[in-house]
Amino acid sequence: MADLLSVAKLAGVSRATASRTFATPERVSPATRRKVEDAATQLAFRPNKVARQLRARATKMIGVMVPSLNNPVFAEQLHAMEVAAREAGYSLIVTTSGYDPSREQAIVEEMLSQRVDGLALTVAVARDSAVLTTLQRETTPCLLVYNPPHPGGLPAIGVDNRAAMAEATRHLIALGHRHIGMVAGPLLQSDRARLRYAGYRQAMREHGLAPQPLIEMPRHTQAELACLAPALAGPNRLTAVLCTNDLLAISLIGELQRATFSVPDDLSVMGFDGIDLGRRLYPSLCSMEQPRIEIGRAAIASLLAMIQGQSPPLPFLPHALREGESVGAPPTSRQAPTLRSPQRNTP
Amino acid sequence: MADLLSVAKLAGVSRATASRTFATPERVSPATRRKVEDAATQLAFRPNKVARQLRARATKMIGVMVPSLNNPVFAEQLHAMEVAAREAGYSLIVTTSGYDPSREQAIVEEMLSQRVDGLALTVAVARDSAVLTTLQRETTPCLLVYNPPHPGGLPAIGVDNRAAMAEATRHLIALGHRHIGMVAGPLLQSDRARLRYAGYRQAMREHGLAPQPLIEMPRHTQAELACLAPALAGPNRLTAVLCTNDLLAISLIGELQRATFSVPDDLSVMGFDGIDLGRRLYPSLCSMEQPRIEIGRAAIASLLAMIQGQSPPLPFLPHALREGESVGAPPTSRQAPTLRSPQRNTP
DNA sequence: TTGTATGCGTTATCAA
DNA sequence: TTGATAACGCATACAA
Repeated sequence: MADLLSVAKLAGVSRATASRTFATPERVSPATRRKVEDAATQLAFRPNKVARQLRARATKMIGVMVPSLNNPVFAEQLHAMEVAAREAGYSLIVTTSGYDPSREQAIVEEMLSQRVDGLALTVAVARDSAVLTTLQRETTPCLLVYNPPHPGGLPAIGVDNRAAMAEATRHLIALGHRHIGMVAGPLLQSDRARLRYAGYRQAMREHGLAPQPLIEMPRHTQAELACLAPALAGPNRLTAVLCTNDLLAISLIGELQRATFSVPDDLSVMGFDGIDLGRRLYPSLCSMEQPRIEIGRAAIASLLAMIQGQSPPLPFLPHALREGESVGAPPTSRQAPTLRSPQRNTP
Repeated sequence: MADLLSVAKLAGVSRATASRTFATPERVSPATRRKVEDAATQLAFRPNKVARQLRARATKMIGVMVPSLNNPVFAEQLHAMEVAAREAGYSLIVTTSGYDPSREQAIVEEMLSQRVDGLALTVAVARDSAVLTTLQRETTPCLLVYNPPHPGGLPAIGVDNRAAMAEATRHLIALGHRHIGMVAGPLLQSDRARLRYAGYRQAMREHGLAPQPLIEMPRHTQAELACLAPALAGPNRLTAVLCTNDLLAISLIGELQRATFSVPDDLSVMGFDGIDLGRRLYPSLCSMEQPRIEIGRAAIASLLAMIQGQSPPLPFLPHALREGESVGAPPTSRQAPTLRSPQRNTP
């Protein structure tokens, strides 16, 4: 690919003049500007960003790391980030960590080596992540996305997970539910999930209700009815469950319906995240919505500010309760409906 | 951040030796190697990829452009691409085009300027995309993903959309359906959607059935029941519909159910793409699955081969019919069920 | 307004 | 085995 020097030669000017034609056109006489531009198009010249980055000691690139792109929460947030970054003239290097701390470490290392101007990371657990120590002796601005902030830790942007889940729980309580459970992926792998469970317990206790032990599913985004079945029987059976994320809630609803359970008549199911798809389903998914678009946008804006040397304020972004048909009043009869073993249509 | 020269100084060697310590350790004596390594850790040295990229005239970066990340088809494929690329030591620059041809053009231009080693693009319409002309006079390897191949055009990877939709149609016909419609987003914006419509018509005619005019929805991934309602009334009302993508199918099912329609008893609904979520729902979504993971992986592998100067074969990847509860035999009675206006739970 | 010269951090070539 | 040096392509300080 043609370089600046060949353009300059063809135009009959020096490299410096050719460079200025693109960087600061107003400092070049119209006549020579034309000559250079002509030469450039003739040679299909395309400035080499790598050289520019080396020279400028800045890449106009932001490194993004998310746990997965198979969860729409991250995909939708990333989409918003990409649009915002592009508007500001920045590109995104995108990586996935699979919630694996050692991969998190390697990825950050690599992005620093690439000299990204900033990092937007979503890690499994912010407090004891290995990347923290790496980053705290670096000058590259770094922002945690979705992770909760910690005193003395990295700046973080997202909702107040604890308060949000507490609010979700209160919503169910206000509808009359007393036996409310919480369903999560394995091990409360992420710090957000832990905070959400804490918020749930807090709201339960506030109302003199007994927080239930966590109902753990073997997978993060896929419900196993068998894990929930015990809690749906007996006199104290649950009338509502909160899920740590929407995909889990949606798949749980599917499993319940397949077992001839009715949602919300037999069991109310509430999600967390507020992914778009939830509104399209029937019953539509009641969920505590995280403003994913806003989070993505604000993350980029804040990161750009940090790159400029500022310390932007990073308040919690507002969560919002989204009503949905998957949640209703508790059933009046205390008799448990029959839970059949799921029947699948796929042979 | 420390550079090679400071490491060399601290270790008491030349820049060249320091460089070799990392590039070709076997060509450095163990003693000096140790010294350099110690100096490197002491200074927290991290090689500057930008400089390396400039020098090597190769970036080990691949530029990826997708229409959107809000559709799981692209997000899931991107996830697979990221994993595959990382394994091969490549990074991904990710951009979204929003199906906008002018943005497509600008994005490709920018990535070429960044000197990515290869491009993986999903464009709206491959044949008359402006990027084609740009790219065909470039040497940077480029691969179209999901777009159909064209003679003399860019290499492309994906399924045979026409054959796949024909097969989907035949599936419905085999179940006894005779009045089958097709639902799509606005304007058949993408070349894939057009091919799918062609496949549908072909299969219909093969069986002596009349292809129906396309039912266009105002949005790509969100169904409006009003657009479909006319086709659900009268003696020749549809008993099954094919949707150009899964999100459209899912939202259509939701709308139908909300209007007290039963799927599949009153209307069978089939999707296209086979996103993971479809299997979790009840009724589970019957869909023609594109092997998104495999497409992502193969795209990277093929692109790497192209970067090596090879011309890998690019056959269609196999699509697969995924059975699901959203499709069944046509209703026996020809009387149309009542279609109520949708009732939402959200005030 | 234009040109000259230098450096960004690395690696490869060539000598020693 | 090691060192000196040039070059990757660009942008800027300085001089003209």
